[in-house]
Amino acid sequence: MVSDGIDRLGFLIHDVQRLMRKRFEARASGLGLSSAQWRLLVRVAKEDGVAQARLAELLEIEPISVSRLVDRMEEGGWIERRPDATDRRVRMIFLTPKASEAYAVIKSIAGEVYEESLVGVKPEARRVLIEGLEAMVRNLTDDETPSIEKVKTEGAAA
Amino acid sequence: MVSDGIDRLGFLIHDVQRLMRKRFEARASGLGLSSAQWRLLVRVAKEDGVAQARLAELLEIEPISVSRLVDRMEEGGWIERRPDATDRRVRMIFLTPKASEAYAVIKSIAGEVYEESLVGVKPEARRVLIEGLEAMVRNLTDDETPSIEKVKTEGAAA
DNA sequence: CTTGAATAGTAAGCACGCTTATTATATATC
DNA sequence: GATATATAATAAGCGTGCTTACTATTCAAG
Repeated sequence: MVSDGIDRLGFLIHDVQRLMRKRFEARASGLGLSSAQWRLLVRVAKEDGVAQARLAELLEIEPISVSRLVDRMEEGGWIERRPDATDRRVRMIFLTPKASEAYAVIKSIAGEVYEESLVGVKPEARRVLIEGLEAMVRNLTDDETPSIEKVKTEGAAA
Repeated sequence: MVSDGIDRLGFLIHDVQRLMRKRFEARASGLGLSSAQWRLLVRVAKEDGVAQARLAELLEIEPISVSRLVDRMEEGGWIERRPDATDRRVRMIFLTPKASEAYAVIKSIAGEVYEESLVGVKPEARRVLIEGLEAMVRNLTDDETPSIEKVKTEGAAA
């Protein structure tokens, strides 16, 4: 049996994510950026000219999701696709000046939301919280699904 | 300048949520249930015959989201909509026998995923983690609007 | 050069959240 | 009874994730 509120872990994570995203989008809506777009923008800011496939890795989402996200961001004038000189399959992604300007604003909004979400949580508890979340990411990333995976895949198709 | 990895809080929460959901759905796909459907199912299990509007409150999502979720779950044979005798606007939601049977399985899958995600996190740290997440939900739920938000960030002495 | 596998990107279509607007019913007020 | 407001549910349409399937290109073998 689990102790405390661990049986609500999924609900908690889900709620926190949804609420943070909601609040972020409310603040950033003036700029016309969603949180998914902001995440991509930050990555491109740190690695200008990155390929979409690389972005998919960095963001840990599927290439097709990057593709459609980039579509909308290109329409919004946030990024540019340029061909790669050496590999014609590749589209290099660059920030527009508009996006570079927005970057600082976006970062400060994120900082605000993070800080607001942690009001009343002491520094020591924050550290434990962050470390716990990092551990969860590691645990959930490593071994996809030990042995149960196979079992479930068989019965998946009906 | 924030300390530690707090500037990555959003990324962390986002990643944990996505990975937990992914793993859960991998396990539960044999049953044909998504995590959103499971959440609704759990609520209905605890309050059979609940109205959709009440479900929206409990799940903290919009009524329209419940409506479409219930659509798919009704098609899947998980729940039933029945009219309310006293208020013809209301659709009462009931679990089918199929859903009742799946409930125990679903709960144990959730327990597995939670436990796997917390491997290596000590009981004390788990407690702090849960409490931190609960605090975040409270902080992010309280005051919705950015304009009111200023009071908190710029000083409550207004 | 041709064939075949791997990789980059996209298209189509689904789930689940949202906002905005509409319909049906209930309730309050005149 | 008639009218106005509130509530329950839905419809339409969008953003972001997914899976599956496709095209274009690269690279490895023959």
